[in-house]
Amino acid sequence: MVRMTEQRRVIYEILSREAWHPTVDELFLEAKKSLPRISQATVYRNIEALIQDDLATKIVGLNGPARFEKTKAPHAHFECRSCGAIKDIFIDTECINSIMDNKEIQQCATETIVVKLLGLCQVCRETNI
Amino acid sequence: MVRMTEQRRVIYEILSREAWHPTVDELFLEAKKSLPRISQATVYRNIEALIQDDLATKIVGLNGPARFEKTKAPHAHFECRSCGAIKDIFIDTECINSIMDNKEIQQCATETIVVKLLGLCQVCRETNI
DNA sequence: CTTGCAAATGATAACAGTTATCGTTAAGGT
DNA sequence: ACCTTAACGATAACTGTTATCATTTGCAAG
Repeated sequence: MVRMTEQRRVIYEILSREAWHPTVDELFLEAKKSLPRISQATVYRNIEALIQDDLATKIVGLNGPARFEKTKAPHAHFECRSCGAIKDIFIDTECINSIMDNKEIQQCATETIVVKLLGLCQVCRETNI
Repeated sequence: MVRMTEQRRVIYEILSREAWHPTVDELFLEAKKSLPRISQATVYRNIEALIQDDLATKIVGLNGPARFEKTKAPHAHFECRSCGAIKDIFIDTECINSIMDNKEIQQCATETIVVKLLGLCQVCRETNI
């Protein structure tokens, strides 16, 4: 049976911060502030459990470690191809619906749609020139 | 200066097969059939070079190794959340355009849009029940 | 030709991110 | 208070990828 432990509660609370798409390392460092003895393995385990319960979502980028976010209403992600930062983009539900209105997609038993925009974030545009 | 070597030519030829989204391992095993002495490092190097030349595209899944495809007209991918298999989905250009018609996206200097559908492929649906 | 040079290769070590293992801790029920 | 068992912390093992380096290859100038 699954317990809502202090560790999981803390990880979920960190994940719930706005505009925050932390990696496991970032979650770990944040969690240590309130739970100094927490292990990185615990972060991996609990983020996985939160995903199973559909409270968290995994975001994979082209490079680097996975990022995570609190599960929320469907939206898109802008991913910086240089630093990997993620920014939420709220796109019109109409757009999603029009994509899903496709015979091939419906035949495939699609459960989730992921829309990602790739480019250079403003920070990298300003520093990398 | 960059040479179009025999190894790169073979890797690109393998990548060009229809409905084929191989991993580095799969490319390596295929390439060995015509170049028995090829090294896995060469596959990594050449796939990277093909990506730089925009002849190949990297596809990252939720788990497992990256997959690759020959660069072609914009399309979507169906990804099986169980086996990681990729299937090309040809969606209406209208849908892409309607997503890109978004102030936030345009401000972000978006270069590429990736649309992914997640679900269980037919093989996994039939075997994993 | 053959010599010289730069780029690419093959082999393999190193690295990063993640998952598995295992002995210990602690929460919740009886 | 005790018992059971899920979860924990520490760390080893594993997987996918990148870096290193000595060797080979292909082109070009002599």
